[in-house]
Amino acid sequence: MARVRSPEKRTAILRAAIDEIAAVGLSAPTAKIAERAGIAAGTLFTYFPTKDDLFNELYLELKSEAYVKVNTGFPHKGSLESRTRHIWLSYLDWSIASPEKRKASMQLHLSDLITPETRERAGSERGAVEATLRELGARSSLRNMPAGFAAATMSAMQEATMEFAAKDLQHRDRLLEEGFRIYWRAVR
Amino acid sequence: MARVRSPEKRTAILRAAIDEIAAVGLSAPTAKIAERAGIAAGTLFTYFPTKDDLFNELYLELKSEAYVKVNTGFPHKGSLESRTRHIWLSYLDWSIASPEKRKASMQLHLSDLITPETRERAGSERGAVEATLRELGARSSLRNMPAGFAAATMSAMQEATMEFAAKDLQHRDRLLEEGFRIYWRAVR
Amino acid sequence: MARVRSPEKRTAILRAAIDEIAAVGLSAPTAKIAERAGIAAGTLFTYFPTKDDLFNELYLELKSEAYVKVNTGFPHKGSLESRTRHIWLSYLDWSIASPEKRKASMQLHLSDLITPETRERAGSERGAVEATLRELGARSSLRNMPAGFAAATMSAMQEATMEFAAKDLQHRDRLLEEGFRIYWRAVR
Amino acid sequence: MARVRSPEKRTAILRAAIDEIAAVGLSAPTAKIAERAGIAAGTLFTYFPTKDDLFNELYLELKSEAYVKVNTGFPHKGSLESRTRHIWLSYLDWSIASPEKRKASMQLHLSDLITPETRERAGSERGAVEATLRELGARSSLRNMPAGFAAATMSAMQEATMEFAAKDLQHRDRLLEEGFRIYWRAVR
DNA sequence: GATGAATGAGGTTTCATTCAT
DNA sequence: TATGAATGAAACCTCATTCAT
Repeated sequence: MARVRSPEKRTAILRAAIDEIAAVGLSAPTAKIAERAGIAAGTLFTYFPTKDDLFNELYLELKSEAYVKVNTGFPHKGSLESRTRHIWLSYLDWSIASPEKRKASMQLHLSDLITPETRERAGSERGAVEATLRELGARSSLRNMPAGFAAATMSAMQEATMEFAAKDLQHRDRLLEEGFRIYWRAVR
Repeated sequence: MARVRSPEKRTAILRAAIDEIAAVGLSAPTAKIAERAGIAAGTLFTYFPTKDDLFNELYLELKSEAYVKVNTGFPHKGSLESRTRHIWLSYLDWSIASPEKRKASMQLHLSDLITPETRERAGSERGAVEATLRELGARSSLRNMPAGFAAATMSAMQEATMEFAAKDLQHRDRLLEEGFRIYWRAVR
Repeated sequence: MARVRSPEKRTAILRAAIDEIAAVGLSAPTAKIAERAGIAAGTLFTYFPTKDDLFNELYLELKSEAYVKVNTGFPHKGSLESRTRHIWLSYLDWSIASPEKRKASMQLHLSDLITPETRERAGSERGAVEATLRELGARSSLRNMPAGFAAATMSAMQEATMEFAAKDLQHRDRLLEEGFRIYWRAVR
Repeated sequence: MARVRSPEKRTAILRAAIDEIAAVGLSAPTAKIAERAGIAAGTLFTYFPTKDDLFNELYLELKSEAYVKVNTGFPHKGSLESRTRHIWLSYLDWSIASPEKRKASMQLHLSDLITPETRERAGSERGAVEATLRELGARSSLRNMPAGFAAATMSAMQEATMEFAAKDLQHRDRLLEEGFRIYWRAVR
């Protein structure tokens, strides 16, 4: 048997890509990413055939990780409010704890390196979140808004909240709670 | 007497930069921008010493233009709600009408080509908006949130609203109004 | 006015390409070609957008030059034999005098970098040669062979003759004459 | 007892190299050759220490195979003409039947990967052909030409003939016969 | 011996910027 | 000032070869 492709190396590349993207944006050179991952420049391409592939896979991983966090401990039997609060808090927990991941994720999200297929696949893992946000959109004050508006609004408000919570970690928890209160007032 | 730098050319470059950025992102080559502006590649650099300078100036212009729109017809004597509504609607009007400008502006906003100085200068033109949003932050449900939260929240919700309004121009006006209603319920 | 694209530089690049191809084959790096031409690596691409374009243009130039030589002093009124001899000798003169050009030309000819369009365009300049070889194919012992056989045969025999003449320049003229005699006996 | 290098694998590599060279030229990657041969990339190098070695050996094999074909059924007692005809026909049979081998062989022949040693060794297997062509060169119209001219001329004329026969397999036999007639008129 | 991951030099091309005209 | 050719530093990716398994 030959040397076997190591998941550690794959992970190291993804991790390095996150950090480089957070630091210098999507123009991060593959050579720098490889260097940060502790491998040779060429090796990167045995794990990801092109830079675009790397970035698309990274996007999937980041989205997937976020959804995993949100789905963990999800109160499936809870009220609409408590389920919505869970989404709000667990996602913000994750994104405040991993600012580089968040930055990278957002940059990727906005770029058009990320293909429609990747976006679709990323969305397909939403699980419980999907159902809750759909329910939220159907009832409540958003009744007359297009599908997806609840999700977009939450995302937008989370973005705003996060900005401030990340800057003032001491009051993190209070800001998150207040943020949710405001959001809930808007949509309930 | 030496020939003088023509404001038309400067404007043409900025306009071309907007379109190129909207089309291909910040990696838009200066040569393409120059071409679209109808000038030679080298000429661009007599108007802007570097690409970064061009992009920083462009960011300022875009922000400035948006603020001008918002300040136009501003109901200085109106109620807090009517002033807030004016900001909401006038900004969304502008950004839906100029999708390329909006795209370019957002890309620049997220990039770290834009220096802190530029960001500061861009903020300094907020005029009446500033006062209104500060008032909104001080009263109302945002009382306990940090300064700037009102502005950030509005911006976030506008982003979400815009996305949907731009996709469905027929119901544009209703979506903007509903969007404001939701926002107002959150913050009033 | 800006600096103007210099035909000298273009020629220098083509010349350098010939020499590099003769020396190391079609894998000759563009950087080496540029260096030999006395220009910066990037400059090559203002004269030829891609390496393939450079090689296609080079092929055309080489073919064209050869045909020019053959057409010069062509005895339009001469007998079939004297016209055929002119083609034979003038082409061999050129190719023995420019062994690098010949080598480069042959390598390009065999590669599939050269597009069918280029090949067609290269052929279209054959002028008087075309007519003479067609006449030769129609009369004579080649009557029953496919169109183009006369040209192919001459080319093949020239190749063989050249090899020896180039190795023994002292007897160059006699070899060329003898070579023609042999060819003529075959086809007349 | 150690595993032994398998002749099958060696043959498979050579076969794969032929096909790849015919398809994409001498720049054919060793990895592709290995893949086509059904072995791992690294294994190729236990059979041939370098790519150049592989190509040199391949050249020898191809030349050797051609000579074997020509030597098979060789009319040692026949007239000079019938022996020459045998060489002409049997070589053309082989090369028309194996166009990939022919292509590969020609590409290798022209490249300077093939060392003078290899070329010499390839020539040394000519056996009966050698003698016949030498005799042909000594007598006949080629008397005054350098040694090797008969062989070179035949080779050149075969190349030309082959081109046409390969394109028109229906008239293959007639073309080969006619081709020989023309060649014979030249040299007899 | 066989495997295929790892290596890193080297290839083509792009592009911000300079500078001769 | 305007032009666009010239520059050369990267950028991404390929590939012959090595070597751990």
